[in-house]
Amino acid sequence: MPHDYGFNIRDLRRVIAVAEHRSLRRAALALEVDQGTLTRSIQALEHALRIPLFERMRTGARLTAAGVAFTKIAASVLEGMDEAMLHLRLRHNGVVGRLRLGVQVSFATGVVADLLERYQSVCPDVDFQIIDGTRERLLRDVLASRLDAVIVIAGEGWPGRAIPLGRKECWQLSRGITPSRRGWR
Amino acid sequence: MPHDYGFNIRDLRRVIAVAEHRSLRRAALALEVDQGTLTRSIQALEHALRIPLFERMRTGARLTAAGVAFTKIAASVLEGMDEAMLHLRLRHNGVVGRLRLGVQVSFATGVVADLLERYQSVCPDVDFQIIDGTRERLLRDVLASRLDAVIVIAGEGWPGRAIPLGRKECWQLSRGITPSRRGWR
DNA sequence: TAGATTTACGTCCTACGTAAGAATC
DNA sequence: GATTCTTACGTAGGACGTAAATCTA
Repeated sequence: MPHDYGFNIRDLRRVIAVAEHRSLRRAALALEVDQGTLTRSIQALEHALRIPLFERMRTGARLTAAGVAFTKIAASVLEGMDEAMLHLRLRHNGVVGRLRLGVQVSFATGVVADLLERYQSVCPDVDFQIIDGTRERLLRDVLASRLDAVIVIAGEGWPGRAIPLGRKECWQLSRGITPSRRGWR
Repeated sequence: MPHDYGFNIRDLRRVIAVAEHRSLRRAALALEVDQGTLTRSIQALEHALRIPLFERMRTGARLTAAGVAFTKIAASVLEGMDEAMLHLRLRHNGVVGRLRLGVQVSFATGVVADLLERYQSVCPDVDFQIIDGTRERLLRDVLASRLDAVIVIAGEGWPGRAIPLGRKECWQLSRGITPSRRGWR
């Protein structure tokens, strides 16, 4: 269990920026930090690693062999992290996954249709399948887990898991009922 | 190209420690930091992510669903980083890889033998193959890249790439001529 | 001199430990 | 009251920007 490496995510991005721009000055410009700050960051990193990463030249800075290796490491770490973080956030917000939604035919126009369209545009990463049908058919399908949720005219039964479709509750639908939440698959 | 996430490597290790110990207190003990420090770290991270990672209980702390996901991310990032960093350092020190070394038979004992044995014990991660043979045979093989280096009696030719075998140069052999350096494969 | 990196220095912000506070059984 | 997490507070060290210094064609 190795301890801390003495550098942080920011340093990784800075190394990559310098490598890409082949210049501390241009990288500093791109990163919107002072050139001296960047110099110190890179120096501190090289010192922490005890490995020189860049060869300083009159025309700029070029990666050493070790620098190339480290840059690859940094890039792969950052790439994995970026993707994972994005996915984490999306999942937490419930905007990725699959949502099979049954809609009673009589709702296929008007407010509900607008809402569904809006949801799709807000959450493009949700595989959003709308199935229309009769009330009974939809209720049967959602019971059998062939649908994740349905929008139907209210009736008897389903006291706890049904939500009345007022304006406020519509919003709750699009934020609370998501493919990744407990009870919905 | 996302910006900084507002946390660093240390934070990842701390989250994992808390998750493993299921307690801020025990994790702080294991990490040898103050409990308050750990609290602040985790809080800051949760705030940066805008996602709660732990559910605080009287008996300790337990991962939330999002916390489980994040912990997996953190573990995989750290694991990849640890391995890569180890490999980077080994490579930079020239102690991993393959070194095919030809040794003239008349050197197969004495100082050279001791040196080779020492090198092997210092760099156990080098796949170190010693091939003995006549001077001409070895020179032919190293020319044809079947060997990475040879130790032979000096003669004509090879002015730039040959190193006299004084005591100092012997050390240069074990530190400078490595499988990963330019010109040697 | 032009174009590049490095260093000096003062400031500010962050992270830390100590220690006290709150919540829950 | 014991155990656990949280918050206040003062300090020390790190990171930053400005600006001057250095180096090389």
